[in-house]
Amino acid sequence: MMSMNSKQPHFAMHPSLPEHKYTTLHSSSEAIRRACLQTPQSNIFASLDETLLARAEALAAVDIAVSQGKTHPFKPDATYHTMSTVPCSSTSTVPLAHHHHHHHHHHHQNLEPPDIMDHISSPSLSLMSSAHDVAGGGGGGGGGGGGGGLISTSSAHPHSHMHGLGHLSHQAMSMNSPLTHHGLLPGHHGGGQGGPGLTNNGLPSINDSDTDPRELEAFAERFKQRRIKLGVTQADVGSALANLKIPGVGSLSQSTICRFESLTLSHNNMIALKPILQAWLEEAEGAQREKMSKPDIFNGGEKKRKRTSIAAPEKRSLEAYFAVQPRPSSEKIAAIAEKLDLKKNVVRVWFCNQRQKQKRLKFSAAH
DNA sequence: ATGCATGAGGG
DNA sequence: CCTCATGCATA
Repeated sequence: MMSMNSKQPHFAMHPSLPEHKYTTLHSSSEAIRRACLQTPQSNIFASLDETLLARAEALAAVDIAVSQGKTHPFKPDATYHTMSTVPCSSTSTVPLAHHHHHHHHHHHQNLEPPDIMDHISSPSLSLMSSAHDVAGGGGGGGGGGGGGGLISTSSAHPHSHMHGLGHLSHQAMSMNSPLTHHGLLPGHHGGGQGGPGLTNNGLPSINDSDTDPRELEAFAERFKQRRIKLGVTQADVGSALANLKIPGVGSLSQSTICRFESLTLSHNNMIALKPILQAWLEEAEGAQREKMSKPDIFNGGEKKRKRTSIAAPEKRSLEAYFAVQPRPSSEKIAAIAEKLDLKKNVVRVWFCNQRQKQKRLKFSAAH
């Protein structure tokens, strides 16, 4: 519905800042947030996007040359997308029946001023702060390592996602739900939270303490520690979640567990997953005390999806473009794609993923 | 631990 | 198309 975010000082010429959601708190962190952001804008003269594209690439090239003196003869486009054309089994018509009143409140998506890129000239590129993605939070190499190595995955289906809780989170997402208001509550929290956040009714009570970034962080760390203590890998946890038989909750991947532990998920996602993982933890510890029950891990694996790999030079250019325009229009995406000799979809997805990443980093930076 | 990808839900 | 939550494949 309506967002309560009133903060967020944006500059006049800012294209579009998808500010919403976490309006939780902090008014003092604005400065920090701003500082962590790249600084697009500035000059608004110049000419065409061609200029921008060229400059961004030139800059990237120079950057590479200076740092490594390494230049590429041709395009190292190491993409082997074998799946895009042949999605294999199309039987995956996931007949999902989502039931969630999802109320989005976001405003603009394709706010594409005639040409923002076009108006930007060299200077703006100079101050391009190229965001480095050093998300790698999880120091938990230990547990993670194990998990990553042997993925005793239980999800077998090729294409059909078994979005267990997939959309439960969607609900909690969109921000201001009457129940899920910001954390930073008085009372108790932090290191030792008491209950699993369950009321006497057994209903997950999403209260203040559950949304507190610091509480989440603390929980994530405790979770990892205890998980390792149990000798369970991230992948194991993921598949074990299905055994909890929690309505709407199925299994999760090693990736997600890893991201939870390393806090590399969106705030709302963390909040949604916490109660579930907490429930698993308690059950697992209880079960270990007595007997190790039945490990059900069967699998039937097929489907080999190939991952496109964007080479460093191209990635640098993309970052350069992103710095000036995080949300390029379809046309610009096409132009960029052609310039870099990448598929348009690859470029589009890259920007989407980049936005998600930026958002996370921005949030964590503010807390 | 992470990069690129899919898909639901919403416009 | 976008945003988000997630996942497969990989470095």
